[in-house]
Amino acid sequence: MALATSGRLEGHGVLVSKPFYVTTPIYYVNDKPHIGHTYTTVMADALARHHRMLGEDVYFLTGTDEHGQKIEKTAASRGITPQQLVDEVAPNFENLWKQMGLTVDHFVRTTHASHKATVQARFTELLARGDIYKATYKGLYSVSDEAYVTEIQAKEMQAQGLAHQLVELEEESYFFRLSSYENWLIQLYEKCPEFVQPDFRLNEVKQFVSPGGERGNLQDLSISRTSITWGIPVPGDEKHVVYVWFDALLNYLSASKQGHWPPAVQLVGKDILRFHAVYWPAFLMAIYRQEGDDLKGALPDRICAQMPKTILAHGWWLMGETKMSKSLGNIVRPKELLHFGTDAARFFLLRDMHIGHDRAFTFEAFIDRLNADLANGLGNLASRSISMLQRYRKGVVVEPVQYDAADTEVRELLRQAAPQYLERASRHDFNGALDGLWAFLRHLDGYIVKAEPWKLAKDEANAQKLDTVLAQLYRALRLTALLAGPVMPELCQQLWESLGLTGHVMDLRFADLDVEAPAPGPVSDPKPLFARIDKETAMNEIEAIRAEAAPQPAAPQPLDLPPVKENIDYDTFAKTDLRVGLILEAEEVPKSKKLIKMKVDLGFEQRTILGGIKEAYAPADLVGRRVVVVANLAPRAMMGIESHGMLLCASDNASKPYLIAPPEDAKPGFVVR
RNA sequence: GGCUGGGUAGCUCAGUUGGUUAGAGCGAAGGUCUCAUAAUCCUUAGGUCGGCGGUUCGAAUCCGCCUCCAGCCA
Repeated sequence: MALATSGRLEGHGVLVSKPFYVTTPIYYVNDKPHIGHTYTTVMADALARHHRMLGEDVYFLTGTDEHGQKIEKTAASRGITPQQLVDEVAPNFENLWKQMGLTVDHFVRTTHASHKATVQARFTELLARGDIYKATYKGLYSVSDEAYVTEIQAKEMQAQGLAHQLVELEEESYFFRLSSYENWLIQLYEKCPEFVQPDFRLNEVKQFVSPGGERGNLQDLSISRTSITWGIPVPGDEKHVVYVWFDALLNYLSASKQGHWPPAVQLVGKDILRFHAVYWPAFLMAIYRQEGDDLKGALPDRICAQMPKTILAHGWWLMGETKMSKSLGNIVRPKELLHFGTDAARFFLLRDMHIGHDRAFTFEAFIDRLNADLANGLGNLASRSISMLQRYRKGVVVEPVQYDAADTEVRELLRQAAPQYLERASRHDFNGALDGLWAFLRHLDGYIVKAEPWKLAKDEANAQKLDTVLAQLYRALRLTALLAGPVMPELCQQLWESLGLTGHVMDLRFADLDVEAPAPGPVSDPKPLFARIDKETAMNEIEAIRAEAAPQPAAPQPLDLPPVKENIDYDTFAKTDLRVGLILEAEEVPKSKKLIKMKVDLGFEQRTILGGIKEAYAPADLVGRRVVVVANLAPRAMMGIESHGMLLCASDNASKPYLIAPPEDAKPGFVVR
């Protein structure tokens, strides 16, 4: 019976397979899909397929996060409603996953009525029992981040010349009593160390929840806003909308499927781990706790059972040394990634990324990997094996009757391949699983060369040895098609059919695997599995695709302007002494990401001034420029260097700073008024 | 600044509880076979295992200091 090893018998002897609920984060609907989204979702798809082949009852959820101020603003700038905007762009993601053939079971949107109903119901519940309360929140708010910032962050931003993005705000807000769940959270991490993977991420989470230092413990979490209108209204107090995390995280609950709770694996980028490993379980604890549960006492098993089994935090694909960023335009679009086929992209992403770590992406590495492992490796091995079967045995796989030392070694490797692969995959380690499987494939190429089937075929006396070699190659390819099926569904299906096998690989179960099962029929004609890529040609093609896409970012972006500050009288303004300056020297400040140190001539004196403009200007381009300087700004030290004065720049919240430039004939020292 | 994890062949990385000549893949060079996708296979590359000091019969592997990098610090 196919499901015998993975199912369990319930009540009346009905076989129920084990549920497997896997999620990706919901993607911010306004973003354009790139390699990061693709990686996460492909990983989830491979896990989903893998667990289906383990015989489990899989539910694979992904979706979009559709609320927030940015949506509101973008929609306003285009003169449409936020709902129209999200309806327009949400398919960007959904269609990509469909185009890639991902086996998503449900695509959740936070603007769905059922999601909103869940959020409101839970909000009301938690409010009633005191896990949510109303209070006043006061602090510095970063407009571009749409978040309050800490004092430390505020200082950093000021030092980087981003003070204009900060606004002092005081507003009424609903708070989630996160502080109450510290004890239970710590117990969760202790009891279930696999709750966060990889393990070094768990340490970060623990340290955050219980730093043991002077910072004190968890603080309550603001979960509503009055400054935003595009969101889920707080029931009964509709000038508030539910703020991002209480809205977004609950998608996993609102879109969950009957019988599949709790999630088995939740994939997240390392940047949002904290929200998933701290806030999310705390929300669930609040939702699932009952009267009489002691928050100071032991975490009840009943609660534990409602927690996601694993939050799997993966690293980022980097472009060269730096993080991909939309503003730098150095992102890898799906179209480029899928240029060599969906399965090639899937294989590369899962084979090359060490789960949890960052990885630099280059098209060279991408092509090298495909050529080495898919063309020269698996593709060529399949081609030569099938070709020999046809040439020497008319496609028929003869059952081996004898094994010499080399044959026995391969037979043993063949026996170990599946358990090793499955064990690694069960730890979500496709990188390791594929690495091990491909090491075996390499061994087979050596096995062929040593056995020299082309010589064996010339003498009938060696017929049995030849049969053994050919049969083992056949078995290895059949096994590979099965094991790697979840990673490369199409290629493995093609290989499966080349081996003369029928049915769909995806419909098979690992449990049914019999490595040495006889071949049901002769092999088919070998079709090239994966054509070798000519690097130079391919790089040109990629360049062309990128160039095609390049004009897109140049399309006018909506401005992200901060609100106008309150009025001041003339005398207040007149206190500011603005002068024309001439930049004489400029150099980068070591270790600083933003600062440039400049020597500026103000006519009456020369000064050292630091500016947070490294992202926008190279030092060499600054020398000789005329700038406007706040001449009477009190000196202050940054990065150990005293800066006397400030350069005026123009920008909105999203753009880089543009230096204000006086005309060429303005003399250093001229007063700006 | 605090905490954590790292710095191993050109590149990406393995290196179990310290022990004979420090490994793999890719890339590069030379050679070989011919079943195969100009593929495969074999050999080679002479890497102060970040630096200094210590423990030890013996350390990439333990300890200390230094240095550089990354991550987390709501």
